[in-house]
Amino acid sequence: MTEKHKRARIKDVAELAGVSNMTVSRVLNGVVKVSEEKRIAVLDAVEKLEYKPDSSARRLGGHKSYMIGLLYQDLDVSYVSRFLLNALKSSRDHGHHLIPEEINNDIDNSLQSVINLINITKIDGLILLPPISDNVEILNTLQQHQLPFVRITPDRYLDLSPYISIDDYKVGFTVTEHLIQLGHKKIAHIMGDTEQGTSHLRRKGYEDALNHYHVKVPANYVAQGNYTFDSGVNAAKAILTRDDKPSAIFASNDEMAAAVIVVANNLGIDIPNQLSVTGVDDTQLATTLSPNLTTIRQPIAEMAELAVKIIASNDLNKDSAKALEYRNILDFELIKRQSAISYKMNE
Amino acid sequence: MTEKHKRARIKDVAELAGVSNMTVSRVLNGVVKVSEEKRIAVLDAVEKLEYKPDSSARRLGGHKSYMIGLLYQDLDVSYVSRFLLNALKSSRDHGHHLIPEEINNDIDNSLQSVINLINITKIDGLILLPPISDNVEILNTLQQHQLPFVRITPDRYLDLSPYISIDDYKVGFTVTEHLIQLGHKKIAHIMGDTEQGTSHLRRKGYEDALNHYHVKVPANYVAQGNYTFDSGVNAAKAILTRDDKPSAIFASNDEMAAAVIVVANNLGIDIPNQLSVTGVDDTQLATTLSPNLTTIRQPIAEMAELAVKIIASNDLNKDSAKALEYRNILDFELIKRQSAISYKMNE
DNA sequence: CTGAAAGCGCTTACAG
DNA sequence: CTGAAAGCGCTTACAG
Repeated sequence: MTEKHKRARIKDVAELAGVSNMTVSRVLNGVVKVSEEKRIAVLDAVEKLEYKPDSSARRLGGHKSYMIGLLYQDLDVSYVSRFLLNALKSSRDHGHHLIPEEINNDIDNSLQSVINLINITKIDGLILLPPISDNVEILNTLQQHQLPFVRITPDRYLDLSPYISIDDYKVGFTVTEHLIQLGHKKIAHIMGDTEQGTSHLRRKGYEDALNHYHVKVPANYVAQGNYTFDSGVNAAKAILTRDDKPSAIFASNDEMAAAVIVVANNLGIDIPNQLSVTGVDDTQLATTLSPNLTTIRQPIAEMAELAVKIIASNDLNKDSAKALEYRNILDFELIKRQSAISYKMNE
Repeated sequence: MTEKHKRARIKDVAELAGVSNMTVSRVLNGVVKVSEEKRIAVLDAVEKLEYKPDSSARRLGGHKSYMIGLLYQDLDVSYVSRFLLNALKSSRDHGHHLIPEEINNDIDNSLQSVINLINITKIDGLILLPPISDNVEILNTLQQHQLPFVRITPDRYLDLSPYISIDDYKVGFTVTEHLIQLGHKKIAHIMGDTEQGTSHLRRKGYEDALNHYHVKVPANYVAQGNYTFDSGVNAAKAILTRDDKPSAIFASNDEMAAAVIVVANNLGIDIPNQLSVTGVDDTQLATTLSPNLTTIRQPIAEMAELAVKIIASNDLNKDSAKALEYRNILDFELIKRQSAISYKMNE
């Protein structure tokens, strides 16, 4: 077939399958029952013709909007912009449009824009990025409006809605295990914000890995941070000015790991030769500073794709009981770079 | 009016204005002449009813796609994600959809996706972010397909298309002038990639500001960088190990300014008390590291909005001669933070 | 379970 | 310069 084919229409599919347009529409939307025989004929025709429904026509003809809202807080977090981009792509693949909306400290105003999204734009559903995933005001509003939503790495209220997450306990365990396997014994931890469950899970993973491998660390080897660079500076100073300095530090995110690098530099501690450091998130910082950070990468593309798919599938509307089936714990990846290396005997 | 109004339709506007749907459509699309009298009646009705054409219906009925492509290279540059978000918002306001597409080193593949955007998605036009703005292969392809496009801060071929830019010469001048006004005399410069015109313009601005204020700096007070953090480290080392150390360094972007901070820390040079540093771009780094960077902020929101408006207006198709009227040089802003302060006599 | 008709809200193409 | 009709590609609502 060298001639250029125009995009197939529902009519072309119907003719090829020997059914009416309506039957094609019903098969594709999957709400009403269609005889198995015709179903298969339609699906075959769809595949043969590479048919994709025109989303403008769908929107115009029906009651669904084919729009998905995305609530985020801070775009400058690289996690957010990457999620956004992947969600944009997935939305396009599913014939939907994505509408990003920033939620900021002006909660009344933010709430209003969410309500507008629901009432005026008539979005079909929402995706919530952390820390919005745990924002009580937002969650209440969505429940009142009975709008389907998917939360990304929520900390709390896990029964409230479908969510997509990684296993933060395992993150802590994996990173710590990696350091142990590199030969480190004196492994300190900089913990994240105590308000977030994630912080505690990572810390627990850290502690359990130490126990599992029978590694004993000095008392008070965990410093408190809150995920900001500045908090990392203070935590790093506290740990690195101790007499029993660690040979490795597992920071609960990249910002705080970056702070460790800067503080160590100032103290004349060579990274990675005298001190290994690891972060979590694989942000831009991880590859900007030197040495590049060993860190954890979340499967952002996969998370975005799944979130869009859940909303686009419309299953949440068809059968609200299904909502709770959508609890997804995805795998993460340990990215080994230059900031963490084998322990060297210095004495 | 407490009752809820449904969104106005073209029919409502037509009735209120006492004309046919077609006349409304023509006024709004502005391609065909309509009598002044009716034009005004229509515009009044549009305003009164807050009418906004339904973009799905437009897409379905007509030949335009109301889609705009956005070509970018590296999403992790905060400039890019912010531009993306603002462009997304503006597109929505103009009833268009934005389709971001990454252009990477696999140029054949990237070119193919641009061609698909043109042939399959049938986008109405494109926005090019730097450094794609100067990518010869992309530019050639777009010209061959005769697709309208707007470039953001291009370096070269300024007659090729509409573009939106800031005055990089003035950036260099402004930053340098600021340092001079703070009392600095020994002001060094870390220049960006020599391949980019921007780097030379900023350097020229730096030199002219020095001349203008009769400030004489030591010879070879410009170090070469290429806009990466690592290049900044080398440049900073070269400058800060000289006998005639500067009291201020104007780095051509934030990454290199951040490198100056790190190097200075290592050398025991206190910033800002012993050394002032400035960057350009106002990236996330500018507010992550301490002290926060004095830097230049580009009017990204305004740029994005304008770019979308130019494509959405369709003027470029109506009258290609108009293309060259769209050369926009927008104002930037000097963001004063803690990394650059008044010169203190130390002796 | 299946289909023919009508309609969504615009624009195009045709007339005048 | 202006309008009535037809059509874009779907879905809804009605029938059977």
